[in-house]
Amino acid sequence: MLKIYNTLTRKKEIFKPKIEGVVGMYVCGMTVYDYCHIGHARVMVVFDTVGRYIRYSGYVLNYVRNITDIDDKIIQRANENGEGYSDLTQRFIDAMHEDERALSVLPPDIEPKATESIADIIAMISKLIINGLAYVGANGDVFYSVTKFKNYGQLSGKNLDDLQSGERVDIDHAKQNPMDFVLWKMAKANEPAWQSPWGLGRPGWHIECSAMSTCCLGNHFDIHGGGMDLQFPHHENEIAQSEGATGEKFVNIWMHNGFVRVNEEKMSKSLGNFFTVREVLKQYKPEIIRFFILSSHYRSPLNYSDEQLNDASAALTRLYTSLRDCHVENIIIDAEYKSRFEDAMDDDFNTPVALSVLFDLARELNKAKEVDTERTNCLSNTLIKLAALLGLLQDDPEKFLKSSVINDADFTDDLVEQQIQARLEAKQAKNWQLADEIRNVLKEQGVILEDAPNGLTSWRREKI
RNA sequence: GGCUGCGUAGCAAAAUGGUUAUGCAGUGGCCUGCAAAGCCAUCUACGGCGGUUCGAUUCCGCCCGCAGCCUCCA
Repeated sequence: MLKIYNTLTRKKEIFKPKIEGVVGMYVCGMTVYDYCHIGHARVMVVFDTVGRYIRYSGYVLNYVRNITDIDDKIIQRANENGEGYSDLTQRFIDAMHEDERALSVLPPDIEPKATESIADIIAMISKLIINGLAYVGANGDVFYSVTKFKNYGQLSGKNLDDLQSGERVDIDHAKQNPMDFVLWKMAKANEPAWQSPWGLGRPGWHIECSAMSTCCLGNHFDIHGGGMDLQFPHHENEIAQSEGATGEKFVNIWMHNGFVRVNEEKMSKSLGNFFTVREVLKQYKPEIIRFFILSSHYRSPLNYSDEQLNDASAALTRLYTSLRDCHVENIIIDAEYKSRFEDAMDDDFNTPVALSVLFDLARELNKAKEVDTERTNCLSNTLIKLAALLGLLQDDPEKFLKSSVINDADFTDDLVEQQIQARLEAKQAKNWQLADEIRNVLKEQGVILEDAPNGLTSWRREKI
């Protein structure tokens, strides 16, 4: 029985989709004016894992993740680069998809773009004006009137009085209330713009998600996710917009993932302390990044450091090592490990516990290897099948263990094999000194040798 | 200031009102020509002070420390 923590109620709730057997999930995706950083990777990996498990649990999932491809920063960046905004966004959309594939993130079912949803956005704004929740301000922009929406603040636990006393934004005199937010923004000269009943302009940031989510999944759907920082004001405003426009409840469960931190501080573009996915991929194999992300619970903070990535690397190596020389053809899955794994995932996607089940499995597998072929097949199959739900261990073990992110053209696999052969000959001649020297030379190149009892030598690459 | 949340062994990270988390690292052993890998054993814990309880790391209160949101941010 799947339980999910709902930010709206601040409790774990038994998951029950609106329509039996069918789940609609919307996740706020990227604003595409730069490369994805590890914080973005966390959103992608976390909700990919959520999606995989929901499907595994027997639901038909409709997973929507949007792309914000028009906003102030995009316009600004495109101007700085002297390129068209759509050229800019297309480049970073392509880059995002590359990063996503590297991290074994399955593509969402629908990936709507703001610029392709303008008609829906305009329709929703018109509805809000008709319903008396929105108005045209003194500067021509259309604003949402937050005081007209009775439950404003329900998601973030804020109330309007507190917000106003702590107000840090410059008063915009076009607004009736400082907390009002923009739905439609009038275009300045040479800005990308669309025709609307209020003139040439572009959508505000929050309205696109309301329009795209209800458009793809209906007025009322099951799960809406995103980073913690979107809780307020973005998701709060989405509720106000969608419920204000449709008159229906918007979302049943709100899921928010915690931040990636660097030195106990949030990783963010504005702080400039971010590492892009492609930078990190130069140092670590993609699956290590995925493992690292899943090694803490999705709502907890995740501290980014080399030490943590190296730990993830060692841990993943242990799992792959246990799968070495296992022939997975058996379709039987061990019921007890399966059930322990499911219990962990059912408990609000507790991936650290789910991973610990995999390690217990690996230990038993290591023990079974030399003694019980049938059990070995069963356990290795179980390990691979359960790990697949986390998007892990789907590579060939030898391939994973022998691979390296550092492309050393001089130190090929063939050369390693040759050296191993030379060492075997030295060993046969009981020339231990030469054998050890060859092993040390290889070690300096990051190649670790392991002599098996049957006289064969296996090897793997380790980060130097 | 308002509102969230967190504080677990050397590091990372979970669960739990009384019994082994797990991974890395350490120590001892088995294995090995020696290693590595693996296996077995083992040492390090629950921020502080009170309260509830037969019993609290786990529930409650206060304090201290940290992070986040309140402004664009995943």
